[in-house]
Amino acid sequence: MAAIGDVARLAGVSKATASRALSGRGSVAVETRRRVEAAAASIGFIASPDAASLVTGRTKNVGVIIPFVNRWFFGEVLEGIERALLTAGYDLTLYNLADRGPERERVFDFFLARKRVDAVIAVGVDLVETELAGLEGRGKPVVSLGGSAPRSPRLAIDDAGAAVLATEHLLHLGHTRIAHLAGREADRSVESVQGRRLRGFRSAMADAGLDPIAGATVRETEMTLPGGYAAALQLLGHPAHRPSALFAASDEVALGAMLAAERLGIAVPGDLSIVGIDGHEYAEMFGLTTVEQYPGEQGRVAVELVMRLLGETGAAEGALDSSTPLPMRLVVRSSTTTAAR
Amino acid sequence: MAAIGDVARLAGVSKATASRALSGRGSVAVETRRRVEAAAASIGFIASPDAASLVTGRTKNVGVIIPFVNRWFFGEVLEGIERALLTAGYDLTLYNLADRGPERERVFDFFLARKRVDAVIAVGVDLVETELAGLEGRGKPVVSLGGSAPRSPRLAIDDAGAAVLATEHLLHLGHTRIAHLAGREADRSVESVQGRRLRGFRSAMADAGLDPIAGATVRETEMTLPGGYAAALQLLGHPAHRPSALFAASDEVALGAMLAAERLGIAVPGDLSIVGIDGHEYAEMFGLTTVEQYPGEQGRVAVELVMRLLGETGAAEGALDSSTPLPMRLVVRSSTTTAAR
DNA sequence: CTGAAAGCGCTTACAG
DNA sequence: CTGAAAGCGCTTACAG
Repeated sequence: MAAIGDVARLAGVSKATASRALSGRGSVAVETRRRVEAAAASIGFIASPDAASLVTGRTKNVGVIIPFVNRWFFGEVLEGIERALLTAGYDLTLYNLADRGPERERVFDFFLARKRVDAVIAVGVDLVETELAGLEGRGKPVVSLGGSAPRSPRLAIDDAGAAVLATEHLLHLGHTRIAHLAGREADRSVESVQGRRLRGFRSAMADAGLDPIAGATVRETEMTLPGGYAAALQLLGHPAHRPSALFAASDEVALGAMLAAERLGIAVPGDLSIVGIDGHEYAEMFGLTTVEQYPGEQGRVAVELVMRLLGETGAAEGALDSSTPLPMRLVVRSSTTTAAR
Repeated sequence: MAAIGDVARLAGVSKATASRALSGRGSVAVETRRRVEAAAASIGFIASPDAASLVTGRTKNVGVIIPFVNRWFFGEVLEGIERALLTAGYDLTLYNLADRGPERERVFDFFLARKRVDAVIAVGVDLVETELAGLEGRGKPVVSLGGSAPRSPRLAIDDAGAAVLATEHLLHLGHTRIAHLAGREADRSVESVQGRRLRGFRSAMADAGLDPIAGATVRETEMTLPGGYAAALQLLGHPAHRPSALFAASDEVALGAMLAAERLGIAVPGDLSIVGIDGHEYAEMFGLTTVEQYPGEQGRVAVELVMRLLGETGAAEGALDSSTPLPMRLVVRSSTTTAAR
């Protein structure tokens, strides 16, 4: 295995100089640098990251905690993070962690708290104080995307605002009987994504002078297509109380609801308007009106923020402000129309 | 930062003994071990993996190369791998790599070839000789799942067999005009998953005495739901040549085809039977007949194989044979029925 | 600009 | 069973 000593010998310099020449830190004569680089290339030298980490304390590795890989939003975020990290010369260590539990504890105590990652990006998970403390105690920056973590920068769209936007779209179309398919625990966990969206829905309804309890039905469901399908089947099954419009907490839920409507012979948008949130890759195909967000780009932004927290040179010094909500946009398609008179 | 020297001092032994007591390698008096463990626990000592790697050459880290994260099969495999690796005490470094190109080269040369991973699991990618050589040259085992790599163990279902199974299901139902929605390049890359499935389709048709050219249409498409939708729209659009049954190379393609049929007013299964491959999480909801496979479990098996190649004790010594195809199973639902007379 | 030396935090022969 | 010492492969003050 080629070591830096070999490079040094070949170039006729000391290991110290070879190291400086290769890393770019410290000053080296132009001619010397050239010789060292040539020597390194000739034997295919690649510095051992372990040895380097041992002395610098930096691993060039970022841990990503994510509850799902196979849901559209999360998959896109993960791909975005991966791409950006690779570009920055960092590795990505994946921790696919959902619920609290012994496994999650083990990851925090054993994997994350060791010196193997320089920073952590937590996607869609709510970190608790003790989890964060272990990381911070070792000087590892934590960036939260979509989830929450005390004291850490939080990157997210304005979820309540997105819900308001979606709901107002329906209101402007003249709908008054509007139902909301919310995520699980939306009512209980106020700070969660699903909680924020529920809150936005309620406030938009209230602002329109519509009673959010009597006039609107809220039903919680797994935020997946089958979840939306099942929930919508229940919700729409009873013709008497059927809403004229449906705001789904995510596009996957909305798509499931579209399929349920179809199964029940309810025309979309003729008999029922449906709007979601996400900008899912299937949304266009299904003609789903939605509030788009850009998870791949969000992943990239999270990496950019991490690089800045790590003091990486080359990290944009721009106005990346984690308190500014991420971009979103209402895209109107054929799943929503005016309320029947 | 607690170091092993602190543990040793606290326990009143040498660093060597502390190391032996903690790692379980070499013999240590029971009483000594207890003291060392207590000391370690009391200051929350966790050995630096960098320092350990530097001397042992082992990183306890496995690299996973995967072309997509957001397609059902790949996402499931990734989750399965992650879970198994975590259980084995290994980290997972993710490389989301699709096409050949400068980025892929960089990953192989720069990331993978360094000493940061002990082994590589390649999911659904075809590794070429030079890529493999770099890894093997450094003694890193490579396990291939779904894709291919010269000389490496290959884990996969019998893709041609799965296609035969699906096609014969349609044949037994009396269908003769059967079309196949194949993956891209299926005709060209014979060893690829889509190539094998196309081959299986053709051989089943030939065995049934059906001309695979005249009687059956093969159309290549992106293996996604929108891909299947668009391809099926084209295929089914022309009433004159409409097949009575469709074998889709994946469930996502099959689901797209179901939606296209519906859009065209073609009843499934009344006017058109559809069968896929995968066992996608939406298959049940859509009543899709499919040849199920079990990607999460496949990921676990890949990890098991890697552990064995790494000589991990505790790795099952069972009859894990990479030449035996992985399990699959035809699941008949409501998307297929007998051919109209 | 360059080199000799120390040191990052472990593990592993080698003695005893 | 235990300890002293060497060494894994780098980087970084410290001198010059």
